[in-house]
Amino acid sequence: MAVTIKDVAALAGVSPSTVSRTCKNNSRISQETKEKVRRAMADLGYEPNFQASNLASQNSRTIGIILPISEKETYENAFHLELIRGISQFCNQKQYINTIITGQDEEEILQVIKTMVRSGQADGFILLYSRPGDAVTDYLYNEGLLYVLIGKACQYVNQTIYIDNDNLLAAQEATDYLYNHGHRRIAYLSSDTSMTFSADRKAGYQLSLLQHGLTPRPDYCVEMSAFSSDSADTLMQLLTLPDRPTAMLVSDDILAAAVETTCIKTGISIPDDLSIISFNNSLFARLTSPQLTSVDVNSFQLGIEAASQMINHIENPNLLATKIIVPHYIVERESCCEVTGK
Amino acid sequence: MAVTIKDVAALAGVSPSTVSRTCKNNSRISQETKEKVRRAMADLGYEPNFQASNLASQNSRTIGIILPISEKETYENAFHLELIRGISQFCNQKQYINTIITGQDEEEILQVIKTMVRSGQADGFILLYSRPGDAVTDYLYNEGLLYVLIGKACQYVNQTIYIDNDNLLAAQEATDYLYNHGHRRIAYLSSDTSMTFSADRKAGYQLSLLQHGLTPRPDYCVEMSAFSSDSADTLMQLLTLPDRPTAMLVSDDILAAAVETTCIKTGISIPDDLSIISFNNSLFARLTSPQLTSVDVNSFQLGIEAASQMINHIENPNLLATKIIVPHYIVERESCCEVTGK
DNA sequence: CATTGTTGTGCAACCGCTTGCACACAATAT
DNA sequence: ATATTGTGTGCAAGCGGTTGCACAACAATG
Repeated sequence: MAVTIKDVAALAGVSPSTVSRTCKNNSRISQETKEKVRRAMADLGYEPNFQASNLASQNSRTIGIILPISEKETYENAFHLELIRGISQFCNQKQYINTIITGQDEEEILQVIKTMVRSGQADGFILLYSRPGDAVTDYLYNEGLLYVLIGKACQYVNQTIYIDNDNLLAAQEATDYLYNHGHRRIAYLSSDTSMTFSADRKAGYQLSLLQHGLTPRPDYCVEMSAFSSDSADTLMQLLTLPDRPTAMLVSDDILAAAVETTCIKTGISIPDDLSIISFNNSLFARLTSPQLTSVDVNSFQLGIEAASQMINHIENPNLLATKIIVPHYIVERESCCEVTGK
Repeated sequence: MAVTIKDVAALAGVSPSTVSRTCKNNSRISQETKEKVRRAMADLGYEPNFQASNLASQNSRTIGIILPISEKETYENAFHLELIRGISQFCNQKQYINTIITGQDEEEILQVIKTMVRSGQADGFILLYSRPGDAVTDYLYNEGLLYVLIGKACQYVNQTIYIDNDNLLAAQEATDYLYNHGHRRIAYLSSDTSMTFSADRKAGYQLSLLQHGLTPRPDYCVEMSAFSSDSADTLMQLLTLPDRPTAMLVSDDILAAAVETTCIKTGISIPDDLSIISFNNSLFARLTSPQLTSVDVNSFQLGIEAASQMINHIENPNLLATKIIVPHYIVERESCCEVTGK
């Protein structure tokens, strides 16, 4: 059916091994032979069989992409989709395959991964998250498997490859931004502090405050879901304090959108009563009103880099664990203003 | 390194072929032998090598997932992510691999697909969209390749497998819903009528109007991007007509969110001045204010069904092209009210 | 002119699993 | 007793590549 290496060899008048070596651009094949072979390959539209090539060379050219477990809604975070697109784009170019791994709970995901590993289905895994104490990460590490994290590693830091933004700096800059707009009572709101990025952003936030001679207040750091019904209460509690914050750094556009919704309902005006700056610069930042000033973290690029690192390490097993930092930038919109009145 | 079929065979005291047949639950192997073999497999933690098995049986157990080309922003549509999650979930269970295919333009995607086909990298493809005149669909069809569409087929209808909602009915019901709230001047807004689902929704909308004795007005059917700058103008033009619509069916939550933003900016109150009902019941439906009444299309389920059909057809090549309709339901929120005033 | 080296190509043995076919053995029929 | 049918298992030839090694051809060296 399909054209095989033998067909090419026959047409070019050489042996299959020569064709194989030509594909790999082996230096021991003469230039003229290579050209002859390449012509034959082109004529026949030859493409090496993926399975056969993988079997013979004992790899899979496949990368597993592991989605985080989270509340149902967070799955809808298009941030992940952008990561996936970045990874896929790169994989497509490099003739790698990628496969999404998802499940209801850690156990289910772990099962899938174990099976994949045992059956040689994947050469490595990209985790679209980083979280301390994550069973999946532990497993991969302990088995000595290749994996890269999107988000800063929080354990085995020096032995793990990861791609991240400088979340600390980003949060610091964002907080500075609010400070420079005159805000002094700045809160930090996050949806899931168990995630490393969120902890980093919190640290950056605190650092910025300290550098400006402000004392971080514990009651200004709030964790809440964008979806649970008592989030609104938690939020209102914060916003009705006698010395309520005038600005707030929010760990994610989605959460920020939820905050906006609550504020609008309760007559708190944004940005007049409350300035908001959030992260990801997703569609939410543009399609809520007021539009959100947001830190763009270049999610597509994060995906590309992750795939690039992964493939690089698959093909060069002895590389050291590198860390890649992808730049961020603040996109100014309508949700921040100079502090008013008080 | 890894445990192979020979190891199992040795431990169980049988030949490799017996092990292989046991895995496939071949009826010619006796029950007792099977149990002996299974015990050995369990003891060793054996898992058949994916590449080897695929090579020998001439398949790939891999499904390509093709993302639509669209304006950059639409990539962020979490609807796709839900589809992907559904597909992955099912693939993970069935020990299939899935790989995302994406690219800047049709040509790039087509290249990737062609390479994948020639190298035997995929057994079939799931397209996360359906659009008339799509080059990718044409290619797949003409080459006689296996593919399933998410969205109603618009060509080769009887030969193609597709998973869809009853978009016509859904739109009809949604329009009925507005009609029953007293609305008579109802508009239809869509982001991309080239997509089949959008055309269907438009048809359902028109049908509903007709059934209620209303004449669909061309100037009430508007196509606009959620992001382009002149969309706002287009929208305002519609909303400032002397006989402006009092309600509107919108093809997507994202677009509806954009409409809300514009309305809020221009002092049009939702739902008092304008009722909105949209599609997808995404996070946008919940996190904009007012929250959107939206038609939930069960995107995760769409993905599951697509994968299920795909695998079914891979394993049973002579099956007829089936069509699966996934149910929808309206989620009532705040963006609709009884018609007021005039 | 034999010896050593270099360069380019082919042979054949894998990689780990699948499967058509042969065959051994037991059960039934003639 | 022999032929016939099943039933259960193993042999070995694939699947389509990769790669260590042998070797042929030719150049360079002594």
